Amino acid sequence: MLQIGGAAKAAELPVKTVRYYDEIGLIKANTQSEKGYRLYDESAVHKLIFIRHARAFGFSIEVCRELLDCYQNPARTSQEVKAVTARHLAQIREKMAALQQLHDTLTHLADHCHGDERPDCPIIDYLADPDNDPPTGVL
Amino acid sequence: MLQIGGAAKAAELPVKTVRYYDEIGLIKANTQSEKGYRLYDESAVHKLIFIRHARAFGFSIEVCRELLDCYQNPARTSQEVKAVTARHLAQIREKMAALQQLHDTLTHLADHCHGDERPDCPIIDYLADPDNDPPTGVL
DNA sequence: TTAGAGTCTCCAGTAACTGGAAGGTCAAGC
DNA sequence: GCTTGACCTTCCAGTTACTGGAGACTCTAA
Repeated sequence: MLQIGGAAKAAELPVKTVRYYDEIGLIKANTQSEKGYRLYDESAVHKLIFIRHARAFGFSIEVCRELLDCYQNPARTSQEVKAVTARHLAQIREKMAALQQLHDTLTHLADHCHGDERPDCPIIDYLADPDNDPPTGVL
Repeated sequence: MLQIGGAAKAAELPVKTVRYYDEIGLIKANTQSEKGYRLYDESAVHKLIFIRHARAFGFSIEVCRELLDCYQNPARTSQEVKAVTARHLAQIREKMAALQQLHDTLTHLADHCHGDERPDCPIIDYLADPDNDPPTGVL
């Protein structure tokens, strides 16, 4: 059994994060030592790693809960996992498209900005013009 | 002079947001009516629109402050604006690259997932494998 | 006079942590 | 036996940019 520091190290996560995951019930410590220390066994460490990976892919904590369920439940179907992933992929694609829009518009504007001592600037002009309607959906 | 509702409507922003911008000192109301109502003139409305546009491009509030300075200061140089924009563009490109990585890896995994009743799933397997190191930098 | 719409301030919540304070625990070294 | 340092604990606050709601005031129109 590892204390939180050992588990965090093994999972390559900050101690604070591991404690946070325990707090929100995502990955509970197996037991408490008699002095109230959190203790983690190997399978808990594996779960921590699993979550670190899932988070790195941008899955939200709530979705991570679902994925963890799938991971732990031997009766899970690959269908569910694929569906979750597909939804996430769709969001990623949306975000990428929005960023691309932003990028293109902004690049276009920046290309036409002299970038010198003079004050006139197409970027500012664009932002100031009430008639413009910049690309949406960045968040 | 418009009350906050009128200004918000003219700038196409929620009233709450306009009040928030006043609170944080981004765009102060011109005056208060004797009853304590915020009052906005046309130039304040223009600033609100300016900020709405800048925010739509993903500029943070703090960067918006700088851009607003540039907008209001006739002695500004286009250099500064271009620099701010270039930094932002770099961040956008970074994020796009990270998302692309994510997308590709996840797509690859999803393609190899049967998505049927069986439990085995390369996505779960990937997430569970401690040796994997998923793409970084989503946030 | 009363209903409705608009405004005010203040407080809490969002997502997923992160930082810090104040304090308990443990092993090693003197 | 005592201290030092590295652990661990809980609790509270801050991050970003709002958003929602409560409770109270103001104004206009019927």
